[in-house]
This record gives sequence, structure tokens and C-alpha cells, in this order.
Amino acid sequence: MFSNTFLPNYDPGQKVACDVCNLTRLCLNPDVPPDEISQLSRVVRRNRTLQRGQYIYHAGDRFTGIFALKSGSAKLVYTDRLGCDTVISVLLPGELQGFDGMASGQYLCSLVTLETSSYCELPAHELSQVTQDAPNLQRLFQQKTCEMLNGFIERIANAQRPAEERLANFLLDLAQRHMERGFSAEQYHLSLTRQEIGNHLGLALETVSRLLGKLECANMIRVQGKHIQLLDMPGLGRLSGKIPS
Amino acid sequence: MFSNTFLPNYDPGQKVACDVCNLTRLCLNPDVPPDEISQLSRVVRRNRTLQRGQYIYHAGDRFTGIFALKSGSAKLVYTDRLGCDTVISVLLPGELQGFDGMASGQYLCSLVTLETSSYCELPAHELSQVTQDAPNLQRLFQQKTCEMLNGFIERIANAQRPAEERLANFLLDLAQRHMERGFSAEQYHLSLTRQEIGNHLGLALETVSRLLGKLECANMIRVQGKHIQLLDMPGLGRLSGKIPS
DNA sequence: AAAAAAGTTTGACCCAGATCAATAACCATA
DNA sequence: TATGGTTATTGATCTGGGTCAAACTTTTTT
Repeated sequence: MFSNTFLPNYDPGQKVACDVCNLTRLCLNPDVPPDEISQLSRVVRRNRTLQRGQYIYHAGDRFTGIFALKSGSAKLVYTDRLGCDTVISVLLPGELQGFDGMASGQYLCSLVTLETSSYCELPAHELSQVTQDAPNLQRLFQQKTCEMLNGFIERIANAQRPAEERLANFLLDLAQRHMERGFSAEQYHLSLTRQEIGNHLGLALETVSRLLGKLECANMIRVQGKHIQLLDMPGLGRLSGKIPS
Repeated sequence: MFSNTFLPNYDPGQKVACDVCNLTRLCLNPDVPPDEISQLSRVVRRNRTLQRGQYIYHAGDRFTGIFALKSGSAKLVYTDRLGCDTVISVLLPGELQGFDGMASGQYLCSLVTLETSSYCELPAHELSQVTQDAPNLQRLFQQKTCEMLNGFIERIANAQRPAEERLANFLLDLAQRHMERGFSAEQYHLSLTRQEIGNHLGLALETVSRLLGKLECANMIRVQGKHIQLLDMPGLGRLSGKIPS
């Protein structure tokens, strides 16, 4: 079984300041100098913990701030006027979210934990002050939103491709991000259900199940419920269309 | 035939400063004070004109700045590693683009004119200076990128819906945006080909043609080549799933 | 540990929209 | 006003992935 801890000796319950948090290099970036980090640290609300399925924020809530996931995972879900949900993205530790509330002053989506998770918050009313005094932090946020924009562009283009390609892509993307967090890229715990994966990729849950089975038959992956093992990364890369063969 | 002029007496060839440009309220927003606008105005490169199919920027080009369309229209196109194009969005006068180059320092997509168009540019090397001295402009850019983020979220969710709904949505979205620009919402010139519409909506061009025909049979629209007339907006709204019935 | 609920797999069948193909309309340019 | 090249329409056919259904497995609750 996987624990939610991020790195060895890391206690998610501990209220560490930003400058000594081992997620700093993921949340922030090398351009943000120590003084701006400590300035940030002063206003960040640390370490709230939620159980699976609980909401970090609801669609429609007044914009209260930007959130940084500390441990666990979460999904960003958009609900349209007909009540139909779409899993827009999956959040891993060290990733920021909440920008969907910044434009209009209320969140467009809901951010829902996929397992027991903890997070920090940079409150909205501190945001404008901090970014005015800390130009590198300001730039960081602009950078992060542009990165997200690019991520969505690739996601939109990907949606046109066949089911198998999208799934391979999804598995490799998670592997990559797990690795960046010091976890194993070769095997990991899928915190989403087949239903949620399907929703995220625009597929029926049955199709996800079948495709996972197919990849397993082809000896490219090993599936045991939510535990995934990638046996043939190059092969998956070829399938995903990202790595030209 | 439609002209490219935006408002009566507007000459797109004229090199007007930002503060007297009648696109100001679209490019910028009411929060940006006059002194910041004139500061912006000083560094903006104005009014380059291109013919249909020419590139404002190419994917892979070094990030040179943010662009504002003055007249005409353009498409943002992402090309994946297999050379497969996707029309990510359509740009109308007063809209900004180029944020896809800000994260990595080179553009992820290409911005291609759909007809004879003119545009302004805010050069990258001026960007950091301007936004440091002009906090409202800085906030504006952050705001615009977050709005785009939200637009993409809705687009991703929409991609799951049936073809007819997506098309109705697309037609109404253009109508809305034409109206915001002082053009008629009821009828407008589609600057995209059926191929491009299909690509944008994830459909084959034949499907676009058939669906337009179907909507025309249902007396909801009138189609004559690229000229579109919306006869039954409420009906289209119902079809689009955006307006609950 | 049993029961209930939630999630997963597998099979049979179906359909929205793709693909293929042929024709027709709309241009540009000469 | 021909003429060659895009762009659009329409019909026939096909298929990837959806839907429905039933059994099975895992997790949660009692």
C-alpha cells in the first residue's frame, strides 16, 4: 500500500514554513528568492486535511484563494448547466489550483480530494498584497497560469486522438509527474476510479476497463485494481504518439 | 460582403494610440487607469497587416510578445508531434493572444490569420518593465490568462457533448462575440472553412456541412456559403444546452 | 463475519459520426 | 469567360466506442 507521504521523513501533518517545506521546488520555482518565500510563508494557511471525496472548494464559491496540495491527490471538476460533470485535471502534491476562481471572483469548478489529502492556502485578500511586494512571486503565478494554459491546449488536441492513445498518454503523464515528486514512475496507485478516468478521457468506464485489459495482454502494463505497473514505457510512448517511433 | 472595419468611421490602417483606439475597452478593461494606458501605448508596435493564411507567429518561434488583433480574425493552431493540427481557438478584434509562448519562452501554437487582418504587438522585452510599473496592467494580464483558462475548461467539458450541441454552441459563441464588438449577432461572416470548423469542434467537415444543412431545414439558421444568419436564437440556445428549456 | 454498497470486468449489440466517393459550387487568375 | 483549384454538398457504407446487462470483486458498514 502507498502512503501519502511525499519524501522520506516527511510528515504531512507538520506545519512547516514554505522555506523549509520540501515541496517548495514544486510549488514555487528557483527564481523566487528567499525573502519572497518567507513573505509568502507569513500569510499561507497551512495543512488542512480532508478525507476522500471532500471538497477543497465548490463551484460557485466566492474566490477565497489559491491552494497548494501537500499530500494525496485531487480532481478539478467542472459541472455544466445540465449537471453533467467533467474531470478537468488531476492534482498531485506540490501543484497549485484555484485559478479558475480568479477571473470572476468565484470558482468555476470544484476541487475534490481523491484520497486523504492535505493542502495549504494562500488567501485571496493577501494575494494582491503579496504579489505587489514580491515581483518574482507575481511572475511565478503568471508563469503557472500560462503553463496550465499550455497543458489545456495539449489536452484539447489530445481529445481528438483514439481512445488507446489517450489512455497511454494519461498513464505516462501520471508516471512522469509521480517521478518528479520522487515516487516511482514504473508503478503507482491510481487514485481515480475507472469511471473517473473515463470521464477525464472522454470514454465510458467499460472502455477504460477493456483498454487496460488490452494493454495488460500486450504485456505493456500490469493492473491489479488501482495499482498500476508500467512494464513497457517505450511501447506506451509509441502508443501515446508522443514519442515518435 | 463584410468589411474588416470594426466600428463606423474606424480605419484599421490608422496608427492610433491605445488611449484613443476604440478597441481599448476590449483589449484592456475599466480598471486600467489612463496613465497606465499611455505607458502601454508608448511601447506597443502598431498595425501590421497580413493577408489570409499568413502567420502572426509560428509554433516554436522565440516568444516575442503578446498580440492584440485589431481587425479581421485569426486561428490559434496547435500541431502535435505527428503533424496533426488542431484549431484551438478563434480570435476576433480586441482579443489578446500569445500567452502560449510565455511559459517556456517559445510559442506552443501558431497564430494564423483567417482573412486580411491587422494587429498590434506588445514586445516581450517591454512586457516585464511595463507590468512592473503598471500594477493594473499586470493584473489585467493575469485576469486575461485566467479567463482563457476558464474558456478552455468549458471547451474541454463541451467536447464530450454531441456534435449538434457543439455546433450550436460554436455559432452562438461567435454571435455573442460579434455583438460585443458592435457587429450583428443575427448574421455574420464565418471566416473559417467547414474543414476548420470541423477541426475546431472535433468533427469531420462532412458532418459540419450536414449539421448546418439540418439546422437550416429546421429553420434555425440560414446558410449561404460563409454567410450565416441565426433565425432562432432561443432554439439554438436550447440545442446548445447552455440555456435550459 | 455477514451484508450491503461500490467498483470492475466481460459479452452482446447498437449508433453517432467517420470515411470513402462522386458531384457541384465557388473562387481566383489569366 | 474559360479554367484549374480549392471548398462544399450529398449519398452509401463502415466502425470505434457507447450502451445495456449480468456476473464478479473489493471495500465499507454493521
